[in-house]
Amino acid sequence: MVTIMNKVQANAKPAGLRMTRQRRLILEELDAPGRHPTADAVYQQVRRRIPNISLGTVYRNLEVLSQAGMIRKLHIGSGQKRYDRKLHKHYHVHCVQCGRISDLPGGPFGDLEEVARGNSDFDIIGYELEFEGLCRQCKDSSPRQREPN
Amino acid sequence: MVTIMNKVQANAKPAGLRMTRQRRLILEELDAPGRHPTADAVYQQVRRRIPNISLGTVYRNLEVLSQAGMIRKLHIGSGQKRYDRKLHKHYHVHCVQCGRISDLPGGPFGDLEEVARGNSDFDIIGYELEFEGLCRQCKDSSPRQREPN
DNA sequence: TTCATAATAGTAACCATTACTGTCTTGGCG
DNA sequence: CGCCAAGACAGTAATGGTTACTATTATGAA
Repeated sequence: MVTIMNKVQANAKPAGLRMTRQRRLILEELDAPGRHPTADAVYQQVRRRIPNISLGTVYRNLEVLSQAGMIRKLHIGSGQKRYDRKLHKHYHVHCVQCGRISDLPGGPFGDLEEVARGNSDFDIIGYELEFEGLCRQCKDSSPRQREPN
Repeated sequence: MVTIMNKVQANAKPAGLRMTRQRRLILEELDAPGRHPTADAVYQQVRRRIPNISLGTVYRNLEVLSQAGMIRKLHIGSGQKRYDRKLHKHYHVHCVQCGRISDLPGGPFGDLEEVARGNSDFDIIGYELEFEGLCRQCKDSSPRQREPN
């Protein structure tokens, strides 16, 4: 596991990280904007180019990359973890019907941390905020079931 | 699974729910204020009074009770689910070091939903907000590892 | 008291994720 | 360019939390 990154530049990789074909394709998969795929979804996609890639490789890379700060790991709802190319600070809405996840412009809400700091003896270092609702499709058409992404 | 509750009064159970010894003790376990136990922690506690209670029974009851709105299911961090007797609207802080969870007075932040509503075509129905930080003990003493509760 | 059915104990199955192992690749260095 | 230490890989087994199944028991309305 990579713990220290002593050379992080724009588009650069932390020291000790090699750029393999697998890793590059996984990153590319996350580069498409507006996607928040699960590990398995990344696996299914990359598999079309490297048919014998291992699911473990996908998990390991997603972990390493998020440790290195190149992607973000999201804990949304109670299901699988999701991964996001972290470009700018933003939030997510989560459809309780079909599971779809969308980006939400706006924020950050810095004052939330202030309120928390005033009310607790914890050393507040941040917060996780996820909105829930019904997406367009589930709102006005018959709800479809469980599409991951 | 209970889907409809047509008779909910103060301290009353929804129609169709029977009050068994197991269910009562599980509820009592959650009644102690300031606790946010995992399913397994509830299991360990109740087991001292009903030694042969089944872990499945605990899970099923926690599910049924939260469906009935009598308790709240929390998804905090990436670990196990936690359960909370839902008395009033409040938030939680989560120690990233030891995993401890504390209540946080203050809120609700109703304006968050307004902002989200303005920025999305989702039908926003709520949000999940969890703060993260270091608890008192982990802040100034040597950190202890992973106490659930 | 009766009796339909909710709930239980015990156990097996499930699913996402992590760990392990022996082999292969990468990339810094000469 | 070729060497080679160590990072990464594929394949597979193991883990851990949670859910599903089944035959039996207990609840509570009539």
